[in-house]
Amino acid sequence: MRPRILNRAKMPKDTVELARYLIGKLVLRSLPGGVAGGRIVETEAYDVGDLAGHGTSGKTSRNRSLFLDHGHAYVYLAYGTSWMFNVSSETVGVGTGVLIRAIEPTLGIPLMQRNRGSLLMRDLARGPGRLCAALQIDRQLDGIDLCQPGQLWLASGEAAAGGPASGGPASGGPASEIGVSKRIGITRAADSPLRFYLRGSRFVSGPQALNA
DNA sequence: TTGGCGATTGGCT
DNA sequence: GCCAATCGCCAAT
Repeated sequence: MRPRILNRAKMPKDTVELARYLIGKLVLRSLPGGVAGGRIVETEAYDVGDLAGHGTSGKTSRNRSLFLDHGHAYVYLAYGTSWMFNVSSETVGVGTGVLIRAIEPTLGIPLMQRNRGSLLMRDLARGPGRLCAALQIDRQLDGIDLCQPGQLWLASGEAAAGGPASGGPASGGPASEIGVSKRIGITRAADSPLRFYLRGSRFVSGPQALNA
């Protein structure tokens, strides 16, 4: 099955629903050297009223993309070193989104290896900053429509020829194989169960205790 | 205008 | 496991 771009009308607006929905979907990036990307294996929801959410205290020049209709990219720099890629959620004017924390690389692997300066499959896109480095996601892509063909978009279906990629026991598993935990690396609202991951995937980030 | 701090990562102990 | 790197937001001066 060829990758099929996600339809905004069929994509959940609700932040938590979207975070679950995106597990197993594809992130695809068009680069001069070809198309790279893979299957989303880990997300975090930053919901309405969320004390850890960037949009919760109002729209600013940094976070304005979070206030776009669901399915747009919000990209920002964390710690001065790592880019973070989010999918906006809810309707226009609501500053919420879903952080994409890890993908299982399936397409354009040599490209991603070059971008990361590493050959290790497991480390190519495990963690939000690594993911962005692998796919060359930075401020240039902030605000773009992810439901439209272009430089970066979301899709469903198998990413590469040859069937399901090897991601561990749960690779290609059903929705019931989505695990839930608290979010990683935040101090406010630190205990809310808003992180979702593909159970059993070796491409998921975070400590083992959160990936049971 | 300044200073504290963050949705991280990689290198070193 | 600890910590520096490195940048820009944002609240306080």
